[in-house]
Amino acid sequence: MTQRPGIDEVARLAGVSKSTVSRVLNGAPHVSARARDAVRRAVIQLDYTPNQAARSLAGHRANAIALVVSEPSGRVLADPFFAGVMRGVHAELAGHRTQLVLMMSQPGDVGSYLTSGHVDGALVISLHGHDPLLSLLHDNGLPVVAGGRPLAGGPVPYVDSDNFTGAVEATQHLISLGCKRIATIAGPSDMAVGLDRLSGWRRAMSGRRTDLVAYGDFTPAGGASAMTSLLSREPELDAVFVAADIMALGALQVLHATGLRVPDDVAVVGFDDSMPAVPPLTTVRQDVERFGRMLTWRLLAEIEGEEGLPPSVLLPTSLVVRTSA
Amino acid sequence: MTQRPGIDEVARLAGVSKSTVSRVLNGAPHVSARARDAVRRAVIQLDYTPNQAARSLAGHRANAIALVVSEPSGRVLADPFFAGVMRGVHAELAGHRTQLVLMMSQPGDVGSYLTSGHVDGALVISLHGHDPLLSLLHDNGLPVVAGGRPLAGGPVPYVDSDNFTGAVEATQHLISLGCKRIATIAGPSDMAVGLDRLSGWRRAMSGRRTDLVAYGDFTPAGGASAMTSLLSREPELDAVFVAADIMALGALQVLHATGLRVPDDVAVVGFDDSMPAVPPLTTVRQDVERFGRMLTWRLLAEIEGEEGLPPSVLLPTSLVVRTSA
DNA sequence: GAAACTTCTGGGAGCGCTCCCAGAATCTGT
DNA sequence: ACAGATTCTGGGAGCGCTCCCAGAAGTTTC
Repeated sequence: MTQRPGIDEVARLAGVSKSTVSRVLNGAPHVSARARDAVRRAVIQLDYTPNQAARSLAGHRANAIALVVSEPSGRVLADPFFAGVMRGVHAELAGHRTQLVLMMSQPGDVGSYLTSGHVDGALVISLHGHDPLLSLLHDNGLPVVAGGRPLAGGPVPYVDSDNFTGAVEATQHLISLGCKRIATIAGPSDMAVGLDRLSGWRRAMSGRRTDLVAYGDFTPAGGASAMTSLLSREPELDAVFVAADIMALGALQVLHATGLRVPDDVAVVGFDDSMPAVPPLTTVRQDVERFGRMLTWRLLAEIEGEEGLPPSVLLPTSLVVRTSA
Repeated sequence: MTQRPGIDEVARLAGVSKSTVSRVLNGAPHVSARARDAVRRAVIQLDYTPNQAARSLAGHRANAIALVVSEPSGRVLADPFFAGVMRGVHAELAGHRTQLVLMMSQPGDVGSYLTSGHVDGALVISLHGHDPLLSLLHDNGLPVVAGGRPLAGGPVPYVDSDNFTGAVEATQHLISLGCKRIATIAGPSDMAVGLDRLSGWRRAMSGRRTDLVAYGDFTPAGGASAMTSLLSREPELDAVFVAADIMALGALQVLHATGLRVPDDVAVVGFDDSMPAVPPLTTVRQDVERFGRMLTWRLLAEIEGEEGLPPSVLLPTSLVVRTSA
């Protein structure tokens, strides 16, 4: 690699001091228009790119945030939800000269890395149960925002979809269709997203039979085995609310293999609007890209030390009616 | 954040010099067992984590590699293929104290960032057409490995699946089933992965009718419209080789909506083994996690300056027969 | 036992920036 | 016109490491 120009070369070419170049680069005030232009020209002429390492070292700022996927299995990576969030994060980061560092956390291993100044803040998603990671980070003063409500509660701000309301609407749709025996395939019970969608179903089902619950793990295979279990318990079920499209795919496979038609024999409603299926799923849409953007915006604001930020944000969902119910 | 200990504190506690601590930290030779143990103890006692920025600055090494997704749309992120690759990358990186920085490239904007020392190497995936990014990076001396054969050729090493052979096998399977009118939904013609799978289909179809080709863009919607187009051109087709499961999903929806049964009326073979579908897809499996690991291993080896590395690697594929064909 | 190695160790000069400080230039108000 | 406020500018001390160099300690050889 050819010798890269440093800030002093830019300064020399522009006829100003290093300090002034630094000010221009960082958009600091108190720079004359003349100096600013000269610096900008010099930067372009030399194709100068500031050295991030030096910047971080001198500026006590990492210019990077971490996206922590708090799940050893890496399951989330395969989830379209995650992909959408990531797209949103990226979109929001554009223009912020902040790098995105991706980390998958094996419990207990990323904490010290994160709290030792390598990143300016962290986005933590897919939190299970009472993972102490959030409080660890928060107690160490690292700005953190959780993607999805942390089950443990605590002072960390979070962004989440309105899972409860979405689930209520989905279930009401099944009821309004005249379905009598409505089951649900719920998400993991150690995640708020799983519990909230289940609560929504329960709420909408009040006064009805609510024992037809099976749990999945947000994978197609999990959805399939939950469906199998439900069918064995109640062969006559005529509807199922599946707490994630990705599980619905597995459920649809089982229904199809069993010879049950969707929606004629069994109506199916999913959640996420993330997967094309046969037949096309009636599902609860959430805008995952917006989710990611909101998450990032919130974290950056926190890092900047802005005041009066909302502690948490709940994003709306909407029912999309297609063929499956 | 409480004041973090520096290397000199470790040195003081261990009763040695900064230099020795540095040697221990970097596994350099010429350190007595006694000194090494003392340093290790001190590190643990102080919960010391080296400052990456200072390391990079002084060591002329970034300790990070970039994963560049060369696609403005962000489409790849939604592809399970990408998720698998990322998991592999991560697995291979474990223990290498190297960070993964994720970048989505708008043509022309990441080159200068990458070549200015912020990362030690780059993994570039989802390259379209004759994107000059690869040669730009390579010419600047940055170690690069491409995920998927670059269409433009060139000296950059790549890792790819054996798309051609996989497509041949998939098509031969359809032929052996007795299908007479075999169509294909191909991937984008500006990507090697699209062309190679199409070539495989053509090869296996030699001596038969090869005009039933429609192109998709590796999205379900693309697969759906390609399927629609094929059906309008040849309503009597009895098989289709779809160059990606994610497109097959769209195709299945169209077939289902048209009232055609799979596999009875139309047999379908996919590629990737990445998606559960109704009916379960017969498809060509590629081990994407291995793909990611190989990619990363190759890049790290390149960065270390190892000799005698294979210029490129082709990973095997295998046909998985399920219900759809 | 001295010479000739080899292994180990500490000192200290940067790496390329940011940011504090003090001084120069320019702008107010009366 | 002149003091006082305000905007601009340059100098230089670090940030926390790595790595080079020279010297101390330990080993081998004849």
